[in-house]
Amino acid sequence: MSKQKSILLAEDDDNLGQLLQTFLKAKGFQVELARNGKHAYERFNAGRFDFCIFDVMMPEMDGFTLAKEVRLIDPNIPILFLTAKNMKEDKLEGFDTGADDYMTKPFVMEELIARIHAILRRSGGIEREEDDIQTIGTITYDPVARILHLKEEDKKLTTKEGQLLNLLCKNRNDVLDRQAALRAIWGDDNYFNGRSMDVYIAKLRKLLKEDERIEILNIHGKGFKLIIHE
Amino acid sequence: MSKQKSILLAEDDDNLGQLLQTFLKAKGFQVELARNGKHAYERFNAGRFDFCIFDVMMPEMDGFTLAKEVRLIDPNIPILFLTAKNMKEDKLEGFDTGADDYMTKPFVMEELIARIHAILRRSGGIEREEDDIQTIGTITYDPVARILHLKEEDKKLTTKEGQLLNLLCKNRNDVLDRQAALRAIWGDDNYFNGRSMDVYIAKLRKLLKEDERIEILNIHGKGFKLIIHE
DNA sequence: AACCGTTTTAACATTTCGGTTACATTCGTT
DNA sequence: AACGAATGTAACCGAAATGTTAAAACGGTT
Repeated sequence: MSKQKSILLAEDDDNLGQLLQTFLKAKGFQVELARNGKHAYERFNAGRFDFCIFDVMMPEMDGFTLAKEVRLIDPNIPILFLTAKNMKEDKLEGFDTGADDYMTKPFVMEELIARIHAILRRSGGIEREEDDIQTIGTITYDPVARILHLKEEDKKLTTKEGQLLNLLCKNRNDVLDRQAALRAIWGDDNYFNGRSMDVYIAKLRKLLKEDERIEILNIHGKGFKLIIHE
Repeated sequence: MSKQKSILLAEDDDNLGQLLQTFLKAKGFQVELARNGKHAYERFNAGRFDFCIFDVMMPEMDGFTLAKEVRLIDPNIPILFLTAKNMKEDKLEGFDTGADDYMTKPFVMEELIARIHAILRRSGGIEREEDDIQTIGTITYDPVARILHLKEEDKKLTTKEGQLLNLLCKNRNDVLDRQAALRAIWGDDNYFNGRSMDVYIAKLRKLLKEDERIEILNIHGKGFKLIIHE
């Protein structure tokens, strides 16, 4: 049987939020509810989610902006928008920031479930065959236990090392945006945290240089990119 | 003949609870009944159980949360959920938190018994060959009598020493969560109890260092892990 | 009260982690 | 080439977690 999926739900309307949460839980999902975009962003960085449902109109940070931020962290996570407005233009902007689907309120719960399952089937089928364990060349990384399985020994990573490697893996072969990574891990992208991250990049490079083909390269002014040479 | 099995039953409906308890007792089980999740958790930590039956909907602490907590203490104990809702999706969440089975109310008592026996046969067959006596390298530990059988002498452990060693054994090769262990043994995971636990870890290390291959290692910020090197 | 085993508290050593500093190198721009 | 900004990296530092031993407090018994 497949593993239970975890959903991040961002909805500022408390009534609808609670209702959705209860309903989704009853349908077998694990659900975390955030009251606004900022809170949702924090939860996203703290947790581990398979799916996002964002209301478009929210205080602090609207759904689209939130989606843009989230996609900088994990470019592949499925996102579904809830919008009260039924203008067609909404659809455009939503899909442009990488929406996988959207629904206009009010909607039928059953339809929501159907769409979630459809998207999960789609994205689950091609991309993330297995959710967790990352294969980096000959090295293997377990982000849950935060253990790096090297040739000889298993190296236990510290929290920060693990978080950073995790982001790099999610953005494998793609640039991990510097500011986004800092906001995700350190909560603030000031200069000093940046230097700190550089130090951790150095640490990871040292750990990963066991396999020659692995490289964390720097994109000047943009961020870092994890690549595995074939 | 095999030993009498002990069941922890968590059910907030007093009628059903009493009924189940009587019935299970008549079927040869030893049954402890808890009226809510919190109470059940306390009973679980105080006693010694072979099997858990948790109602899903309970005040104070729901069945799933309870199961999650319990599994932090004993990752292998069989759990069966009782749920009033008969949605198929419930099954998913239950199984993910480690349910071995579930039943939707109302149900036939005989079927419950059948399932319990099936699970006990299953889990008893592979995992815990014999329920009680733990083998730690060349050392043997009897958690009921709280006696550690060393090379030369038999050492009677104190309550706390025994409880802690017990948790470590149950989570052998796996991290025993620090907070969970504190809640289970001390009832409260404050700083001072934590220090107290560290003292007991030191004591156990001293006792167990008779066998070189035994190691209680610390996972910084997480907890402790008992491993036996091959 | 004196005793005894258990548990907690205190005290001090050690380890781990994350952040900072300092200095070298590289990059982009001119 | 020359300059400042961004990055690479080793070394250092302070705080928090843990390791360990000894003393104090506790609880039950005689």
